[in-house]
Amino acid sequence: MNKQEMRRTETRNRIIEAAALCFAESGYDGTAVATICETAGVSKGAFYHHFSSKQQLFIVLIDQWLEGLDQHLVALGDQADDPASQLLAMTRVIGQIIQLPNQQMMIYLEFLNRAFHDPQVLQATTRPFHRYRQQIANIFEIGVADGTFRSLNGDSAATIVIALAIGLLIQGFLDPAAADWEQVSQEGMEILLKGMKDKS
Amino acid sequence: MNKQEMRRTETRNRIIEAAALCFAESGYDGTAVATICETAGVSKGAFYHHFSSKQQLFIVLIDQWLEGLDQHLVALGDQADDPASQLLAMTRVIGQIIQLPNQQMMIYLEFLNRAFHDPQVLQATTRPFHRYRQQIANIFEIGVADGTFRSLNGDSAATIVIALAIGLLIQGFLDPAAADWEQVSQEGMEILLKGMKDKS
DNA sequence: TAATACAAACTGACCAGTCGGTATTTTTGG
DNA sequence: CCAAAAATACCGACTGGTCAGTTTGTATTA
Repeated sequence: MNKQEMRRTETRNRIIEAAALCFAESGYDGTAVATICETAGVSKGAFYHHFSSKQQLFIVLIDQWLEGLDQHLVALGDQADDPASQLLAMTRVIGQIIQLPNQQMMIYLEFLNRAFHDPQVLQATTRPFHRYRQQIANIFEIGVADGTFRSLNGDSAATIVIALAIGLLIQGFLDPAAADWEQVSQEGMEILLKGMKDKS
Repeated sequence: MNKQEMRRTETRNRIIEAAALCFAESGYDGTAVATICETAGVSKGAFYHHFSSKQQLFIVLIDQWLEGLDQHLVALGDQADDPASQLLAMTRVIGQIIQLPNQQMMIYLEFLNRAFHDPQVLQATTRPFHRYRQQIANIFEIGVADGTFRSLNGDSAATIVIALAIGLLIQGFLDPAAADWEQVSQEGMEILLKGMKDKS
């Protein structure tokens, strides 16, 4: 990596980091490209040298964020091996995320909202989303096979678990003080698992 | 109601309806006041005669929407009286809402997103939200008292049920064709109820 | 010398909200 | 009952400002 490439990647990263900050704080529409540039300590020329548009930068951000989440989940999956523990471990992460005044999560909500109005963002957001669901569905299918869970459709079960997670995230952001979110998410997951176990 | 009042309310309603349409289609930021006026067949002067700002109109819309939901839920609560049936009835509504290509729901997602960036909208959105949660919490407490459910905290249980609903709504909008949402939401609620019943 | 990385002034489009004016309805006082 | 005054409902051109993206120029590196 020569001098030029080093400078290049450094500037690029500075812009990306600044953008993450700004979008998390003010949302996509509320953030001006000029503001991102100021935050990054860079000119507009630099911005459009590295990214073709505001939207493209946003999508780069989505990809990056989702890749990070991906690695996090894979790491979690490797730690425990019985299905129920895996799911509970994932849930613990959700609870922690809500608790922290985490700018990371704010960004994801921004992704979601943009997705509803912008087909390209929708694609970028949903593609990996399906992968996660598939992953969770697999955990359930293993659980059904080994008798941990009663017979149920893996996809449906995964969808329901994810729904719980998303719903808790959103409520947690609407009102961070309304509950002990780590505990509520743990409790919710336990209830779900109990409801999925064999026989009543 | 004299002539003037009639004209007044008619124009006002035309603006509100047009706004609901525009916001649902293009989002808050994506909708120009001028566009709302054109859609309503009304001038900008009329708009600012009836509403002090774009934001205020938005909040009026929220209030109206939430009042409608309120009545809907109350009506449901009156139909059945055992706790489990009440909750299942509510869930059925969620499933139906996702199914319809419903512009109404799009608006609610817009409310949510704005709430994250605008304190006034946050207030308008969360106040009635707490009421619903309280209502659902009551259902749970009745269920705990009469032995339908095992001992659990009504607030937590309500939060978890709402989380499921919100999460399903969002997934449903991200990908309407990914599942039979009415069935999945029904299934999810049944699993939750099963997990909350007395003993396993 | 050529290409790359960046600076910053600039452009054109858009947009929330204002303002001076008009049309219609209601009120008032003779 | 009716004219004049007052109030209300509405019109649409206009303003001040913002912002995404462009362009022209410069410094550094290959």
